[in-house]
Amino acid sequence: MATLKAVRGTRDLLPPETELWNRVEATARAVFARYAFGEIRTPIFEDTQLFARGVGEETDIVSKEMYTWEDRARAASEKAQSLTLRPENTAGVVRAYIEHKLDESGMLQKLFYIGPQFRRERPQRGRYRQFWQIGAEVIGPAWSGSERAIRDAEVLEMLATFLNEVGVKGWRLALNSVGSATDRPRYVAALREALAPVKATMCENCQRRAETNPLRVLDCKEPGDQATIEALPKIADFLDAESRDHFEQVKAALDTCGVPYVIDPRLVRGLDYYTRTTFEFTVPDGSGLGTQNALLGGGRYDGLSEMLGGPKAPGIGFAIGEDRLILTLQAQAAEATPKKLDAFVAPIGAAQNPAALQIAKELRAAGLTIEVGDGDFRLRKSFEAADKLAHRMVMVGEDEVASGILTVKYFEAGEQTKVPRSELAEALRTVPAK
RNA sequence: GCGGCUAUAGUUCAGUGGCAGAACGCCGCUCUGUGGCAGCGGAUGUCGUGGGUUCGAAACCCACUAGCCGCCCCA
Repeated sequence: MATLKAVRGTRDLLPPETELWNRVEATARAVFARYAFGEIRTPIFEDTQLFARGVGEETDIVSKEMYTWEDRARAASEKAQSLTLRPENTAGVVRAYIEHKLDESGMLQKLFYIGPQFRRERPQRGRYRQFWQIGAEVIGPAWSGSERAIRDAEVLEMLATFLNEVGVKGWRLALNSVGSATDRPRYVAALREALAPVKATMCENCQRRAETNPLRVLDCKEPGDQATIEALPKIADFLDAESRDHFEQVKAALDTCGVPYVIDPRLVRGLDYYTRTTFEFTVPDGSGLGTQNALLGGGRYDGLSEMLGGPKAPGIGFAIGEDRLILTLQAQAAEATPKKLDAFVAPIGAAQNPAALQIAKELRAAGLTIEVGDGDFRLRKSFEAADKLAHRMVMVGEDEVASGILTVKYFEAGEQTKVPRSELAEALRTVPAK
């Protein structure tokens, strides 16, 4: 019989790698908490309409990458419904915001999430069909200050702090403003017009993009097209006074807080709901991501709530590609030394197994990480296993059990001492000098 | 979704048509109250899956599956 395997684009995360995942998530929780964010958990699947309206019917995500199925009615009282595994989490958070009338609190909502997302793309390193995002949203009624530039700057400063604390080296923040909901179409129209006479000279991709999605032309990496692209209209010239002012305030706050950034007038993002500030954090080549070098992205979505039938609720958010962050940390880590246990408890003779288990229980209760051997093992085998797993080994033989004085071997120091059982936990906490 | 490269032991890989290999790791013994070293021995396996060519296929051909690289797009 054919063996079953994890389906394409999905994967198992195993120890010791999961330890890194936990560290990343713990760091995110700790940092976000300092900025007064609370956790939200939304469903893994939602009504398909949520993504069609929120993310945008015309985006690649919605038009060809979603896992959608018809959840048929199973009773007369039940209606058939099109459901979709979430391809991103912002739409779900905004849906929950509307559904639970969080705007009526009058307070700014600061929500973060950690969870899997699903897109049916061709898998590649750093790109999976089930992938994890760590994200956050700041959203609220206008009077809560949700559309103020200080919120944008706070989010960006928090991300810089998070990346530094989690240990990402060499990150780069690219920043742009795509303007208000009316600025953007005006710019796209101007772009189309400017492209019409020159597109014939451009690469095949650009000729197609000039028709389907002119903003994407700005992303082109074809060397021969760069001069043409430089000459195209700039989004900055199409911002209304408020958007321009908003962007200036964001930049000023970042300057004051010492968060480095690069203005990238060509940074356009694929989700339809973005307005004003958009950003992306990337890592340098050689960080383990290849061309998938965008670690996280985000932006402001001042009209999203209304698009979903909710009240006016401006907001800004981001999503970190956790899989990519992990790959980056692994590639950048000089050498990941596997973490060792505090001690290995080695019974000598199977008769000592119960006593060894009891000692392990006491030590674990004292907060130590402990593995227990088996008295059937020859002592040599216990030593080998212990040295591989732990810093120290506690020998539990007949003599030790009788006297209550245990023999402890410290592998790094190569020393061996006798320790009364009552002082054992304390002795294992201290690392002897080499 | 498109183009390309790849798939052999737990891992990294060698093997260009004639007995399935190396290193590391693993297991055993020397050695049942003192490890790391050493010596000796052992197992590594559907050569990704299915078909084809051939006296003979891990190798050549086709299809499929999966991973990777690039594109598209995005985190």
